[in-house]
Amino acid sequence: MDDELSRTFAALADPTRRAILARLADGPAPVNELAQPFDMTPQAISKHLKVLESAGLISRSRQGQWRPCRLEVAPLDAVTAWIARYRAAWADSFDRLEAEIKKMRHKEDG
Amino acid sequence: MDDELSRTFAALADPTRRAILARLADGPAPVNELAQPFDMTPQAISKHLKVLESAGLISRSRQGQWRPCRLEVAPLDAVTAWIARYRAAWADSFDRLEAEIKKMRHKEDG
DNA sequence: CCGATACTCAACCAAACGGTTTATAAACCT
DNA sequence: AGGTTTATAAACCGTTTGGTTGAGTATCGG
Repeated sequence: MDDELSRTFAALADPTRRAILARLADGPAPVNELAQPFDMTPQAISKHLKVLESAGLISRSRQGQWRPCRLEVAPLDAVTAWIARYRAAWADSFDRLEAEIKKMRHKEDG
Repeated sequence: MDDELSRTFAALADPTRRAILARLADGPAPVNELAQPFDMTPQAISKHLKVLESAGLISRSRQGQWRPCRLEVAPLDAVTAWIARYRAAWADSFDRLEAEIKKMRHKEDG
Protein backbone atom coordinates (compact mmCIF):
# COMPACT_ATOMS: atom_id res chain seq x y z
CA MET A 1 0.00 0.00 0.00
CA ASP A 2 2.65 2.51 -0.93
CA ASP A 3 1.44 4.32 -4.05
CA GLU A 4 -0.66 7.48 -4.10
CA LEU A 5 -3.84 5.91 -5.44
CA SER A 6 -3.73 3.03 -2.96
CA ARG A 7 -3.33 5.43 -0.05
CA THR A 8 -6.24 7.51 -1.29
CA PHE A 9 -8.56 4.53 -1.74
CA ALA A 10 -7.53 3.07 1.61
CA ALA A 11 -8.18 6.40 3.32
CA LEU A 12 -11.67 6.53 1.79
CA ALA A 13 -12.47 2.94 2.77
CA ASP A 14 -13.63 3.93 6.25
CA PRO A 15 -17.03 5.43 7.11
CA THR A 16 -15.62 7.59 9.92
CA ARG A 17 -13.07 9.14 7.59
CA ARG A 18 -15.67 9.70 4.86
CA ALA A 19 -17.93 11.36 7.42
CA ILE A 20 -15.06 13.63 8.42
CA LEU A 21 -14.55 14.61 4.80
CA ALA A 22 -18.28 15.21 4.46
CA ARG A 23 -18.12 17.58 7.41
CA LEU A 24 -15.08 19.33 5.96
CA ALA A 25 -16.91 19.89 2.68
CA ASP A 26 -18.88 22.55 4.61
CA GLY A 27 -15.66 24.31 5.57
CA PRO A 28 -12.57 23.86 7.76
CA ALA A 29 -12.95 22.65 11.33
CA PRO A 30 -10.70 21.93 14.31
CA VAL A 31 -10.15 18.42 15.61
CA ASN A 32 -12.49 18.56 18.59
CA GLU A 33 -15.35 19.70 16.40
CA LEU A 34 -14.63 16.88 13.96
CA ALA A 35 -14.48 14.39 16.82
CA GLN A 36 -17.71 15.52 18.44
CA PRO A 37 -20.22 13.45 16.40
CA PHE A 38 -18.37 10.19 17.00
CA ASP A 39 -18.49 7.77 19.89
CA MET A 40 -14.74 7.55 19.88
CA THR A 41 -11.77 9.07 21.67
CA PRO A 42 -10.14 12.20 20.22
CA GLN A 43 -6.99 10.12 19.81
CA ALA A 44 -8.77 7.82 17.41
CA ILE A 45 -9.95 10.82 15.40
CA SER A 46 -6.42 12.15 15.44
CA LYS A 47 -5.26 8.90 13.87
CA HIS A 48 -7.94 9.11 11.20
CA LEU A 49 -6.87 12.65 10.41
CA LYS A 50 -3.29 11.47 10.09
CA VAL A 51 -4.41 8.89 7.54
CA LEU A 52 -6.39 11.50 5.62
CA GLU A 53 -3.49 13.91 5.69
CA SER A 54 -0.95 11.37 4.50
CA ALA A 55 -3.31 10.62 1.62
CA GLY A 56 -3.37 14.33 0.80
CA LEU A 57 -7.12 14.51 1.41
CA ILE A 58 -6.83 17.15 4.11
CA SER A 59 -4.32 19.77 5.16
CA ARG A 60 -3.80 21.06 8.68
CA SER A 61 -2.66 24.43 9.93
CA ARG A 62 -2.33 25.99 13.34
CA GLN A 63 -4.52 28.70 14.83
CA GLY A 64 -3.67 29.15 18.45
CA GLN A 65 -4.34 25.94 20.28
CA TRP A 66 -6.53 24.67 17.45
CA ARG A 67 -5.46 22.72 14.40
CA PRO A 68 -8.04 23.49 11.74
CA CYS A 69 -8.38 20.86 9.02
CA ARG A 70 -9.24 21.69 5.44
CA LEU A 71 -10.50 19.42 2.67
CA GLU A 72 -8.14 18.91 -0.28
CA VAL A 73 -9.81 17.52 -3.38
CA ALA A 74 -6.79 16.87 -5.60
CA PRO A 75 -6.55 13.15 -4.77
CA LEU A 76 -10.25 12.80 -5.55
CA ASP A 77 -9.54 14.01 -9.05
CA ALA A 78 -6.97 11.29 -9.45
CA VAL A 79 -9.53 8.74 -8.31
CA THR A 80 -12.18 10.01 -10.70
CA ALA A 81 -9.67 10.00 -13.54
CA TRP A 82 -8.67 6.42 -12.75
CA ILE A 83 -12.28 5.33 -12.70
CA ALA A 84 -12.99 7.14 -15.94
CA ARG A 85 -10.76 4.66 -17.76
CA TYR A 86 -13.25 1.90 -17.05
CA ARG A 87 -16.16 3.47 -18.84
CA ALA A 88 -16.79 2.38 -22.38
CA ALA A 89 -18.55 5.62 -23.24
CA TRP A 90 -18.57 8.95 -21.49
CA ALA A 91 -22.19 9.68 -22.34
CA ASP A 92 -23.38 6.47 -20.73
CA SER A 93 -21.28 7.03 -17.66
CA PHE A 94 -22.68 10.50 -17.13
CA ASP A 95 -26.19 9.19 -17.46
CA ARG A 96 -25.49 6.64 -14.77
CA LEU A 97 -23.78 9.28 -12.71
CA GLU A 98 -26.83 11.49 -12.78
CA ALA A 99 -29.00 8.63 -11.60
CA GLU A 100 -26.56 7.87 -8.79
CA ILE A 101 -26.45 11.46 -7.70
CA LYS A 102 -30.23 11.66 -7.63
CA LYS A 103 -30.33 8.54 -5.49
CA MET A 104 -27.75 10.07 -3.22
CA ARG A 105 -29.27 13.52 -2.74
CA HIS A 106 -31.47 12.33 0.06
CA LYS A 107 -28.94 10.29 1.93
CA GLU A 108 -26.31 11.59 4.24
CA ASP A 109 -23.63 8.85 4.51
CA GLY A 110 -20.17 9.87 5.42
CA MET B 1 -16.09 -1.99 6.87
CA ASP B 2 -19.55 -3.34 6.17
CA ASP B 3 -21.22 -0.83 3.85
CA GLU B 4 -21.17 -0.92 0.08
CA LEU B 5 -18.97 2.14 -0.43
CA SER B 6 -16.40 0.99 2.12
CA ARG B 7 -16.12 -2.42 0.48
CA THR B 8 -15.67 -0.81 -2.92
CA PHE B 9 -12.98 1.60 -1.73
CA ALA B 10 -11.21 -1.15 0.18
CA ALA B 11 -11.25 -3.40 -2.87
CA LEU B 12 -9.71 -0.63 -4.96
CA ALA B 13 -7.01 0.12 -2.38
CA ASP B 14 -4.70 -2.58 -3.72
CA PRO B 15 -2.48 -2.28 -6.80
CA THR B 16 -2.87 -5.96 -7.70
CA ARG B 17 -6.63 -5.69 -7.69
CA ARG B 18 -6.58 -2.47 -9.70
CA ALA B 19 -4.30 -4.13 -12.23
CA ILE B 20 -6.75 -7.00 -12.50
CA LEU B 21 -9.58 -4.56 -13.17
CA ALA B 22 -7.40 -2.82 -15.75
CA ARG B 23 -6.90 -6.14 -17.52
CA LEU B 24 -10.63 -6.87 -17.36
CA ALA B 25 -11.42 -3.55 -18.97
CA ASP B 26 -10.14 -5.14 -22.18
CA GLY B 27 -12.63 -7.97 -21.81
CA PRO B 28 -13.39 -11.01 -19.66
CA ALA B 29 -10.58 -13.39 -18.71
CA PRO B 30 -10.21 -16.63 -16.75
CA VAL B 31 -8.33 -16.75 -13.47
CA ASN B 32 -5.11 -18.25 -14.77
CA GLU B 33 -4.79 -15.52 -17.37
CA LEU B 34 -5.42 -12.88 -14.72
CA ALA B 35 -2.83 -14.48 -12.46
CA GLN B 36 -0.16 -14.78 -15.11
CA PRO B 37 1.38 -11.26 -14.85
CA PHE B 38 1.86 -11.48 -11.09
CA ASP B 39 4.61 -12.99 -9.02
CA MET B 40 2.07 -14.58 -6.75
CA THR B 41 0.32 -17.92 -6.32
CA PRO B 42 -3.03 -18.53 -8.06
CA GLN B 43 -4.56 -18.89 -4.60
CA ALA B 44 -3.62 -15.31 -3.78
CA ILE B 45 -5.24 -14.14 -7.01
CA SER B 46 -8.30 -16.19 -6.16
CA LYS B 47 -8.54 -14.30 -2.88
CA HIS B 48 -8.22 -10.98 -4.66
CA LEU B 49 -10.99 -11.99 -7.04
CA LYS B 50 -13.17 -12.91 -4.11
CA VAL B 51 -12.67 -9.43 -2.68
CA LEU B 52 -13.48 -7.84 -6.02
CA GLU B 53 -16.57 -10.00 -6.42
CA SER B 54 -17.90 -9.28 -2.95
CA ALA B 55 -17.50 -5.58 -3.76
CA GLY B 56 -19.54 -6.14 -6.91
CA LEU B 57 -16.66 -5.04 -9.12
CA ILE B 58 -16.51 -8.29 -11.05
CA SER B 59 -18.85 -11.16 -11.80
CA ARG B 60 -17.81 -14.75 -12.42
CA SER B 61 -19.39 -17.43 -14.54
CA ARG B 62 -18.38 -20.94 -15.52
CA GLN B 63 -17.24 -22.08 -18.93
CA GLY B 64 -16.01 -25.63 -18.72
CA GLN B 65 -13.12 -25.74 -16.34
CA TRP B 66 -12.59 -22.02 -16.62
CA ARG B 67 -14.16 -19.30 -14.48
CA PRO B 68 -14.18 -16.20 -16.67
CA CYS B 69 -14.31 -12.91 -14.79
CA ARG B 70 -16.06 -9.84 -16.11
CA LEU B 71 -15.74 -6.22 -15.03
CA GLU B 72 -18.82 -4.65 -13.41
CA VAL B 73 -18.77 -0.87 -13.30
CA ALA B 74 -21.84 -0.15 -11.18
CA PRO B 75 -19.90 0.29 -7.91
CA LEU B 76 -17.58 2.71 -9.69
CA ASP B 77 -20.56 4.88 -10.46
CA ALA B 78 -21.39 5.01 -6.78
CA VAL B 79 -17.82 6.05 -6.05
CA THR B 80 -17.84 8.78 -8.68
CA ALA B 81 -21.18 10.03 -7.39
CA TRP B 82 -19.85 10.14 -3.84
CA ILE B 83 -16.80 12.07 -4.93
CA ALA B 84 -18.91 14.47 -6.97
CA ARG B 85 -20.35 15.83 -3.74
CA TYR B 86 -16.99 17.28 -2.81
CA ARG B 87 -16.65 19.53 -5.80
CA ALA B 88 -17.67 23.12 -5.35
CA ALA B 89 -18.47 23.54 -9.04
CA TRP B 90 -18.97 21.00 -11.77
CA ALA B 91 -17.20 23.08 -14.39
CA ASP B 92 -14.07 23.33 -12.29
CA SER B 93 -14.08 19.68 -11.51
CA PHE B 94 -14.33 18.71 -15.17
CA ASP B 95 -11.43 20.98 -15.99
CA ARG B 96 -9.33 19.29 -13.36
CA LEU B 97 -10.54 15.91 -14.54
CA GLU B 98 -9.39 16.63 -18.06
CA ALA B 99 -5.95 17.56 -16.80
CA GLU B 100 -5.76 14.40 -14.71
CA ILE B 101 -6.76 12.23 -17.64
CA LYS B 102 -4.15 13.82 -19.86
CA LYS B 103 -1.54 13.17 -17.20
CA MET B 104 -2.73 9.60 -16.99
CA ARG B 105 -2.87 8.75 -20.66
CA HIS B 106 0.82 7.93 -20.74
CA LYS B 107 0.99 5.91 -17.60
CA GLU B 108 0.01 2.31 -17.19
CA ASP B 109 -0.73 1.76 -13.49
CA GLY B 110 -3.14 -0.97 -12.44
C1' DC C 1 -10.76 -44.82 -15.30
C1' DC C 2 -6.71 -41.86 -15.05
C1' DG C 3 -4.02 -37.98 -15.30
C1' DA C 4 -3.64 -33.14 -16.14
C1' DT C 5 -5.51 -28.57 -15.85
C1' DA C 6 -8.23 -24.82 -13.55
C1' DC C 7 -9.73 -23.26 -9.47
C1' DT C 8 -11.02 -23.01 -4.46
C1' DC C 9 -10.96 -24.09 0.57
C1' DA C 10 -8.61 -24.24 5.00
C1' DA C 11 -5.02 -23.48 8.07
C1' DC C 12 -1.37 -20.74 9.10
C1' DC C 13 1.63 -16.45 9.59
C1' DA C 14 3.52 -11.73 9.68
C1' DA C 15 2.12 -7.13 9.14
C1' DA C 16 -1.26 -3.48 9.13
C1' DC C 17 -5.61 -1.47 11.05
C1' DG C 18 -8.79 0.60 14.31
C1' DG C 19 -9.47 1.25 18.56
C1' DT C 20 -7.99 1.89 23.66
C1' DT C 21 -5.23 3.96 27.73
C1' DT C 22 -1.49 6.65 29.46
C1' DA C 23 1.59 10.30 28.95
C1' DT C 24 3.26 14.57 26.75
C1' DA C 25 3.39 19.14 24.25
C1' DA C 26 1.61 23.59 23.24
C1' DA C 27 -1.27 27.43 23.68
C1' DC C 28 -4.67 29.89 26.38
C1' DC C 29 -6.40 32.25 30.81
C1' DT C 30 -6.32 33.87 35.18
C1' DA D 1 3.36 30.24 37.82
C1' DG D 2 -0.45 27.03 37.56
C1' DG D 3 -4.40 24.96 35.62
C1' DT D 4 -7.36 24.08 31.65
C1' DT D 5 -8.09 23.05 26.87
C1' DT D 6 -6.50 21.24 22.39
C1' DA D 7 -4.10 17.94 20.19
C1' DT D 8 -0.53 14.41 19.37
C1' DA D 9 2.73 10.28 20.65
C1' DA D 10 3.56 5.80 22.28
C1' DA D 11 2.51 1.36 23.81
C1' DC D 12 -0.72 -2.10 23.68
C1' DC D 13 -4.51 -5.30 21.93
C1' DG D 14 -7.87 -7.87 19.08
C1' DT D 15 -9.14 -8.28 14.26
C1' DT D 16 -8.38 -7.99 9.44
C1' DT D 17 -5.42 -8.35 5.41
C1' DG D 18 -2.37 -10.30 2.05
C1' DG D 19 0.36 -13.67 1.32
C1' DT D 20 1.95 -18.75 1.82
C1' DT D 21 1.45 -24.10 1.69
C1' DG D 22 -1.26 -28.19 1.26
C1' DA D 23 -5.37 -30.54 0.26
C1' DG D 24 -9.66 -30.91 -2.31
C1' DT D 25 -13.15 -30.22 -6.23
C1' DA D 26 -14.45 -30.10 -11.04
C1' DT D 27 -13.86 -30.44 -15.77
C1' DC D 28 -11.44 -31.83 -19.77
C1' DG D 29 -8.91 -35.34 -22.71
C1' DG D 30 -6.95 -39.59 -23.54
